Amino acid sequence: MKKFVLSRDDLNPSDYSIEYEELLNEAQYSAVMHDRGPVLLVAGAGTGKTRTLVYRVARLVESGVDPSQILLLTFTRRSAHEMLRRASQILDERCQRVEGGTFHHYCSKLLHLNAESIGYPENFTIIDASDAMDAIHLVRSRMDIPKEQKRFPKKLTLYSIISSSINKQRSIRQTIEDEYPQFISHLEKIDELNSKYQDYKELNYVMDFDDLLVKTRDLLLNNDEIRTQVASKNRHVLVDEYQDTNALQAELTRLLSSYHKNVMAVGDDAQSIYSFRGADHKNMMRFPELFENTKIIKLEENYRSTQRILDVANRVLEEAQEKFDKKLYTNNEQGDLPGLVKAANMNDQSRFLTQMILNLREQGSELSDIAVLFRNGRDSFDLEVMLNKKDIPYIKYGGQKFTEAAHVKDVLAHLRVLLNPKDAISWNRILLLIDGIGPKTAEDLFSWAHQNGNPFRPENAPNISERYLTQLKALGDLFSKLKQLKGSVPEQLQAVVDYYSVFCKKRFDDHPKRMKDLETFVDISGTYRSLETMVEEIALDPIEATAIETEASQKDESPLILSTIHSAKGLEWRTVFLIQCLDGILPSGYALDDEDQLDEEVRLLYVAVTRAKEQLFITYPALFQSRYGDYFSNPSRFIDELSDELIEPWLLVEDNEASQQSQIEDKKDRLEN
DNA sequence: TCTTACCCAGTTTTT
DNA sequence: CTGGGTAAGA
Repeated sequence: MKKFVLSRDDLNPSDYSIEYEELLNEAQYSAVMHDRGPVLLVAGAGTGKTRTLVYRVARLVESGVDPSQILLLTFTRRSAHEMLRRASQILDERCQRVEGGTFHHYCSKLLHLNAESIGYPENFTIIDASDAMDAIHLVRSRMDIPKEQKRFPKKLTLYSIISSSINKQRSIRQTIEDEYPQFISHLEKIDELNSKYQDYKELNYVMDFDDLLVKTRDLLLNNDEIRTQVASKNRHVLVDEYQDTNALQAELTRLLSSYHKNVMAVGDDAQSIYSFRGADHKNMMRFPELFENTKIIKLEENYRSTQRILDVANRVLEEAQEKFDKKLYTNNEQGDLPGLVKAANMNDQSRFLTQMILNLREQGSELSDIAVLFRNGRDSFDLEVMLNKKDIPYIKYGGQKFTEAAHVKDVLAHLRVLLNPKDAISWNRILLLIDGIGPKTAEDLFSWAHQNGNPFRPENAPNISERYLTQLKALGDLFSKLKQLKGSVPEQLQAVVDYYSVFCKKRFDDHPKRMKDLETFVDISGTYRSLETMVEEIALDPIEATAIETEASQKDESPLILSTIHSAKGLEWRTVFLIQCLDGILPSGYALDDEDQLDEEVRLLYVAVTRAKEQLFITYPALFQSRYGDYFSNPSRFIDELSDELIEPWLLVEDNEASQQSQIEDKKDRLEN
């Protein structure tokens, strides 16, 4: 028996209601009981990192720390909620009062509270990446960019350059030199555009995602009083998924914990998969440099997976050029050999999946114990069609979001100008819908609205052409109605949807589906406390596209999970299928000529594999079907060399009778449609 | 001068 | 399926 000397806390260990020592292993226990000062918790996949955080929250609350003085920063809002829910379960409801969310959420909250100090009004609007790109587009069109021989970067590229320079804390020049050398000749213009873009946002009281971090950093850095006030409130700061934080977030972590210096960063450098967002897994190893007297605790025993799954995971990690000094081990059972399934084509792959899933369900598995993972959002389209056909309920994480679809953004824009009349991006969007109004007229109308009184009566503007006068009146009427309906989000939303339906029909061929989406949106909008919270939460935490459909159909069975690997971070399922494991997809074709990026793709595969508890299947089609034609494809270079002892090859064979049957069904389906 | 219709190209991952 | 570019039409 090892002895562990506890430093005295507010509460004597023997007085705790939870038996931490029995419920945790030694390393977990020491993390949970850690008293003061910075800690770096290096936790491999499935080693109980979440469990440790949950118990630490409970332990802190139980020992008398005011829950509102604990800050739990996580990668998604979902995971913060889940952790606090679990902490509440093992202790009590007090844990729900812990301050939790993403860096962006927390920063947003601080900025709203201290808006005055940064020269913003309290009602500033948060714009998402696509709004930001619209703004950049607008700014660019106002500059005169000479039509040189060389192409000027597109708005997407410009946004990436600007965002990357911020998240990696480098100059625009450095960013272009490192990542976009082809645009170095445009450096001056890009610099100018960037500063105009920054001005534009301040002028219109909007902030993009990066501003939330930058402006909070600046607020805390430049304002001693506020920093002391904020940091002294954060008695304990816990940061999850630290391997995916960037330089800016590391600095924020330091500032936020600068008073009490009780900070615990938790992560696994082998699972760092967000470098495209400026994250640097080396951040983790730099933590002890940034925080003096850091205690390092390692969690090494895996409780999640069978040994055979871990064998594959360990082998995968060897593919990386940069070695990790870790090998996952477990005392769990050996388990079944993972399967490597080669399907003839994508359709067969989907058939295999649906049939396996139905089999598992028959054997008593919950659908929600099964996950299908993939590299890109679109890799599941074929499967989704088949799941729909077979009536298997699923929810998909990652890929296109519901609230990012054009029709939803259109509707939201009408509500956003209500909250922030200076939001030029939304005005632009609204006005461009109207027949006869293009970019120029929209801009003129907006600048009129800014200088003169009431932007909500756009028909009063001068020089209005007959072509769109009545339409502008209708818009004005909509705003009056919205103001009357103040306080009821669903009614306001319904009014916009009614107004918008005519535009929807004109703009989209698939308007019936889109209108149905919008009606569902109206239905669920009652869950938001106010228009302000709805608009803000949707920007920071967009609704998943399938969440709305699942809500609509109200299936009583908990759904199957489809997810991009990125969105599957931190989660686990009994059975995991990784589909489309092809060279050019995983690793992505974009990563092939860069060693660092290839390493990240290895880590991505590693994350996917380590999500599985009991069963793992990696599948790929031999024939890749694209719009330009079909061609034979190779399995991912990372799995191609795995030996049969590690992963068992599966062969799909047709049951002739059954295949005839399914052909008949296919025919029936076609006749019915 | 401004709008719109049409065509073509390219499509990672997310707060 | 969407963005961007072009050319014709108002």
